[in-house]
Amino acid sequence: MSQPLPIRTRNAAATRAAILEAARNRFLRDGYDHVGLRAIAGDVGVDPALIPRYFGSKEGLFAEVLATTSKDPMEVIAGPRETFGIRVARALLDPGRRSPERMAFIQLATRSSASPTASALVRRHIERRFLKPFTEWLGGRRAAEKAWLTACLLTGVAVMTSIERRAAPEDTEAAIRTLGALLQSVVDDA
Amino acid sequence: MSQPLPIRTRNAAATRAAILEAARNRFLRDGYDHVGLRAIAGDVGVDPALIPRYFGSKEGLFAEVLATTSKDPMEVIAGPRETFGIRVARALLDPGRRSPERMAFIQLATRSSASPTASALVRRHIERRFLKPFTEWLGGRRAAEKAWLTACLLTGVAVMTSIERRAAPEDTEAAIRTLGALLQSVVDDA
DNA sequence: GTCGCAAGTCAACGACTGATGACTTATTAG
DNA sequence: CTAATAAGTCATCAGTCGTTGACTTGCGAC
Repeated sequence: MSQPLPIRTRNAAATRAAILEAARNRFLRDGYDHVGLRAIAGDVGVDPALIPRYFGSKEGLFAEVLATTSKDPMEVIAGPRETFGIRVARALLDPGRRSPERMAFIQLATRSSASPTASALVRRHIERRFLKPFTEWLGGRRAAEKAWLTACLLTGVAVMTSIERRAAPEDTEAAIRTLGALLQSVVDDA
Repeated sequence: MSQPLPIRTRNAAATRAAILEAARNRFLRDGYDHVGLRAIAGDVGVDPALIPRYFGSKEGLFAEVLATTSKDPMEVIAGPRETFGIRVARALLDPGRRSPERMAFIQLATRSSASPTASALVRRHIERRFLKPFTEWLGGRRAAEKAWLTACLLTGVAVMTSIERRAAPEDTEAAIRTLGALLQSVVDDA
């Protein structure tokens, strides 16, 4: 799951950061409910009891993961409005360009939305870090509606790609273009 | 959760059906992981041990729920192709018309997609009962791609409406029209 | 060098889950 | 009326989970 677990010199800040990172990877892949504190601690090579200590609770850990995974959605969105669709579609589907960071909060959100404790955090997060800034970026009337529809598309793609084995139906590049066109049509008109 | 729990005369087929129905409601609302056999049994007024007996396991119960919730997606889809978008959008978002049965498998799928054991069943189900017949109904080339995009939209809407409190951003009727137009554009062209 | 405090470990608790096998009860056939 | 069989109950197991408090270990200041 990680490097040969180098000998850790005692350093609270560093281990805290390592736990946060390991938790992010686990939560991204398996969702809130199916990640145990023991698994995260195992990845870091540390005792599970440290996690409630450092983050208050599992929920607190998830909240911090969510917060630190969240600064980027607008980095992908912001840019020339004419290429919005293709940019976002590529960030979502392109296996080469799909880095763990960008648009990752979408995966995080969809994978954990079923959990009652996590979904409250996820809802607040989507509202504040995606719907609101994206609505402002869009501007004009019906901007909120467009933002909501876009969120539906993004989460839907995230769910489908996580349910199915493959990322896109057959030809990834074609799927990117089609999804991009659809996203663009949402933003452009109605 | 149910009627005043009428005195049950011993009848294996009837209790089996009652368990299946109660399980469907629970799974729809809370997803696979967050439904306990004890809760389902409690709804029916029956001992939890009956469930592994009648359905083999919790997974077996979920599989049967999935199978018996699945006959209907094409009932909504099938119809004049020109009104496809608005029909499906209304089935998804209209609080009045949204009966528990139609399009319910989408809710079931999205709510349980995070669970490793459930997601395998969900994947098979979506493929066989939605993507395949819908692709055939669409016809023409790129039909599979259109079907996939439609599935993304539907699951996305399901996730967003389950994450957020309200069903649609503000004006439900307007959201139905917008979503309907978007769905229609997917089906019509590219 | 040693003392103090922070960093990390350990064992364990209480709650919950799905599942099992032995038990009891009701229904129905003879 | 009674016996046989199906229907349902009960206590309980083994496992996992997040969390806790007491313990030990190591680093840095004096």
